Amino acid sequence: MPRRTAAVDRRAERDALDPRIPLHERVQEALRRRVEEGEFSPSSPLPAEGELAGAYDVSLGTMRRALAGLASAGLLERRQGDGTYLRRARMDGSLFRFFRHGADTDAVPGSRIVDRSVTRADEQVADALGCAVGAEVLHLRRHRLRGDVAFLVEDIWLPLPRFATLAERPLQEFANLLYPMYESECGSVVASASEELTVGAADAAEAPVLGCAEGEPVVVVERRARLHTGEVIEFRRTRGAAAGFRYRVEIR
Amino acid sequence: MPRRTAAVDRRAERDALDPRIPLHERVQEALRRRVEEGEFSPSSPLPAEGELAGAYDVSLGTMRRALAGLASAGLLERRQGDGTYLRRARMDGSLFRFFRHGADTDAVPGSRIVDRSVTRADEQVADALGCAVGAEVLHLRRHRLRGDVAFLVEDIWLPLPRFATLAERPLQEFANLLYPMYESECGSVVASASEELTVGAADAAEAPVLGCAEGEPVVVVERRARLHTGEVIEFRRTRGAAAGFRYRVEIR
DNA sequence: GAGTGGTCTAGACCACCCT
DNA sequence: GGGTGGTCTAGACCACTCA
Repeated sequence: MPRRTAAVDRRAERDALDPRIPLHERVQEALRRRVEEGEFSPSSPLPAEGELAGAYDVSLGTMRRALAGLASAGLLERRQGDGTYLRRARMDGSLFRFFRHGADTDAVPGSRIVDRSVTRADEQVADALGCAVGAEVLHLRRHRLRGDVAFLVEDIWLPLPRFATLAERPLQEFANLLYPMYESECGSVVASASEELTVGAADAAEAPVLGCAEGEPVVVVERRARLHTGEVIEFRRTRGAAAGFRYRVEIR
Repeated sequence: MPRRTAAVDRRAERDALDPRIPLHERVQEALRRRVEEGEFSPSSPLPAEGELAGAYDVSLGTMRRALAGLASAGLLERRQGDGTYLRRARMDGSLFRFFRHGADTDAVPGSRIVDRSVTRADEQVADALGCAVGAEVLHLRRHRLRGDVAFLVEDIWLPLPRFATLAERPLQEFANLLYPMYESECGSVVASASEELTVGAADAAEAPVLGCAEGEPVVVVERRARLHTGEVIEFRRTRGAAAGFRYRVEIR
């Protein structure tokens, strides 16, 4: 006997939202919540658009519009003839692209975690992560490498308990890129980020690592990485010698 | 007698494109070409969607989809109850926002043009503007001011003859923001830009203007501003003392 | 009030992927 | 062949803007 999905009635979820906003947006929001609760996975498709349309009691066109919106927001991925899937993070994206330093290569630098600890958020970290001052956070310090030579020092703060599994995991198992790990280990997909650049001076501790003298100018990049919801889940501060530093941005 | 737009038949433009690509994309491309040829202006609306649908002999839904695509690509702007317009550069937008320097204000700095001349493009300018080395270009040098104090020095190169009117115009008539002038005086709408940041050292000439000592670190921002077509119409190099410099980017 | 874009529906047909 | 998403159409009604 063929498996048959019961025609669940989801009008209630749809109607829980402000009726003044368009129907396709309400449906989109209802679906978004299910996505964010982890109801779907990237490996098996969501119900077909027709079935979803029935469950939410909207026309196919309206459901298609809602799904298209979620797809263009990067939450879903649709494949003709196959199905609609939860989107996995795209490691090729602009989030990783525009760090160029010295040599004219776009290669992702290597990395080495030199410290990991659970600490308490100071004022700046708490402000960035939106948690209380003194809340427990996971702190990582990494060196980014070109070949075997470090040229960037990164401090990364992650809220707990969201990232608790990363506090336990053997350091050797940390990948070069962290965002895919955030997704696979902690179910947290980075959707957007903002960065702020300033120029400071190398302190005595970092100068040898960065290959410059104490007091020489360093570029400081502070990044806040966010979920689709806007919640900040990573605060990262990267420091590198200003000489040879190059940062590129595309503005639209 | 009320003005009536003749129902021009534009099926030919639409059918000039590869019939294997979807109709709404072909229509979009046909419209895009008209936009790029300057047929429309930001101050008067395009024909109504229904009229366009008739001209291209497609359904309203298909035309709506084409227009929505051009709108989300940033080429057009649609206002309910009003009309569809060519999008003007958004002076509020990211193009102008993220220069923060010292004081925590987002106010647009004042400016004073201290030099204007017609010169020949050196290698870097020619490369940026996509013209020949030695081609005539218009060069402007500006000081950007907070209050009455300069804190940024800008060199701007513009291709000729596109910007010929700016070579004649009295300097007093130059506005604080140049992009609206590019649009109104030269019919050139800036649609996108890319910037590249590096750190250098103040030379003897600029140090007094920037309020720092010779050899102190300065931030250098090189910007290429482009039309919708991608053609670069401005190359700009801005220098400012690194101390107190802050540059912010939003990444999606 | 006339005209614009925005929403929503209903249904036909096509292209693609699987087994 | 059966099911998926993609395209396209046709038309009703609503919300907004402007004169």
